[in-house]
Amino acid sequence: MGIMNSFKEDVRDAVTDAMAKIGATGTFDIEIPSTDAADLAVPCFGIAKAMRRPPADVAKEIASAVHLKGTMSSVSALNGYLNFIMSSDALISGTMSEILEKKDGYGYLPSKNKKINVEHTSTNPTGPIHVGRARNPIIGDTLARCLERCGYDVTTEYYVNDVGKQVVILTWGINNSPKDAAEKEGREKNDHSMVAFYRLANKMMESDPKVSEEISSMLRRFEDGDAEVISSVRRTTEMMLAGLKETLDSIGVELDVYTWESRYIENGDAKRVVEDLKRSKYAGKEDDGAWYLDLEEFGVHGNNKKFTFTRSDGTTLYTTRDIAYHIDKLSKYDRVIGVLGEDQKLGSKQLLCALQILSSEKMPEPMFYSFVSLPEGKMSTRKGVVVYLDDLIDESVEYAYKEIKARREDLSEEKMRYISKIVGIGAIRYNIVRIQPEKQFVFKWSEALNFDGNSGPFLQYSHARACSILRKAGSFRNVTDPSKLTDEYEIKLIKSLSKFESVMEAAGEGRKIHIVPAYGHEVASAFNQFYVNVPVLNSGASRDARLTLVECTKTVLNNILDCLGMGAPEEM
RNA sequence: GGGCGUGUAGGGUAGAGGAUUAUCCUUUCGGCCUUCGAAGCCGAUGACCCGGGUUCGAAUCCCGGCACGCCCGCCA
Repeated sequence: MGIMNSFKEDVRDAVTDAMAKIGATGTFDIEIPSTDAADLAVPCFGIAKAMRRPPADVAKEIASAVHLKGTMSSVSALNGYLNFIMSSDALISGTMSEILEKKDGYGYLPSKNKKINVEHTSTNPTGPIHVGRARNPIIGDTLARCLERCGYDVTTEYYVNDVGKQVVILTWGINNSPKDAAEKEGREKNDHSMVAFYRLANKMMESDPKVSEEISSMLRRFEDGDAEVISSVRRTTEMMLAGLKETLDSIGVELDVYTWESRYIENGDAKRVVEDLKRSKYAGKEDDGAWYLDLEEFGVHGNNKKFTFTRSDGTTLYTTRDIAYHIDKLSKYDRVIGVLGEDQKLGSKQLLCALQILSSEKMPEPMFYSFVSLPEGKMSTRKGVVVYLDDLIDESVEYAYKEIKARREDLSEEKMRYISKIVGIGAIRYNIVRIQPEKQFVFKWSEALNFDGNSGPFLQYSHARACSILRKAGSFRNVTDPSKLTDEYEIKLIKSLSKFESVMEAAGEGRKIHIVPAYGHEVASAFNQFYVNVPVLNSGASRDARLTLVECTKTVLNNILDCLGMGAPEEM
């Protein structure tokens, strides 16, 4: 257990004992206060209410009854709060020895022996990933990394929509348009070169009824299980996916499992879902044969309450297959999380209702994000109002290269290219996770390429500075003696380092991953302040202890960057 | 029309009942490279959408507005 958790437990025990001693009733929370007056605080307002006495008096009385123990150094009552200060021995020695001992593993919670599935990205394989949806892989991957540190056995998954009109149109376009008919996109990658055929096919379908009929017939053959059409569609989807994977790979996102939607048609799961749903009391049938669920009782009203799950000809719909997909996932994992665009909210609600009707004992946990838009409005590939993720990556890496080249003449070209990739991609990932997923996000180049202040490169820079000191120091003894680390900047830094575990827990369990970059900024900022105010290499008797603190900071920054899927270069 | 979400300094953002002072970044203005990397540090200016209510106490909860985003297909 982390030192902060030990401290928290000591506080909980001490307050519980003190309350028993004075006959106080009620419950209390322990919080990290916003002021510097304490390391942990217990607001006494709830207790005061239960006892019908003024909070300030209650706090004073409890404070005087508290028996200090273990990690605690002092307690005081102020404005109705109990303020606990951690003993410097526990804080300094405890935190630093834990970091030195666990290294990369610092901040990992014990294994929960639970399997959790995080589905993310799952974009339609009909074109390149654009910035509008770029939050999905970055949020999903970061959440997965946080959950791993929370002790879960995490599997990430991409649900490939290889069924339906979109992929059939794409396939028709690839197979039927002359190779040079489509306008060049300027990029050789599959997803970019193929999207031109997708656009072309869409255009031809609109203007030429013959094309439209051909595509419709292809779609019918696909749904009838025509092996040739199915394998043709599968081929195009796979080619497209290869391009998407390349993009994901370049931002450090790798998924464990790719599940194909067509699988649930082939194995009959979707049909079974239809049969089960038909038997439910919520099921109804239209005159022409289409089936639906009436979700009025589930709090879904108006036009939305009718949830259609078969076509009039009895074939399944995307949503039907989605139910089968989720039943399958829920059978394999203890928890199932899906990172979804906000346009999926209603669909997700309907999915949950359907699962409830089928008496599923577990439920998927959706996590929604708002789309990224451009200053000129919503992104649209068709209108050309779009920024592709691949282009953003190139720009950001190129910008990082210029920045490095401007300040480091000593590095080789190869090394500069290597570092600029890490820095450029780090800037993108950081810039996206730093904002609460449900907030609207307007993409601006000036913010995406901001390498100062609250940015990814800021953390990487601090890490590189720490590495630089350690490089110059050579070998030294690890010292965690509190009497050697008494400067206010040292204490502030150590306090920040000690919070890592609780931040991981809040980020993973509470699914609030945006607190991770904020925490990283706090640590980096505390380190930079320490750096300019406290000499390390020429500090005589404090040298070893300070170097040890630098080493601990480097480890924590490295772990935070890892959680964010960002690289931690030793120099930049 | 209905549903869900979001409104915090010039721009962005944290806080989701409590501590005479609402976090952090950016912009603007001013300072710091003659010791470990200035992608840094220090200082100044500047904000809780509007109106009611609940509470000892509201940026936070409730009601009513307003603005923005997304959805309301036998599409995926």
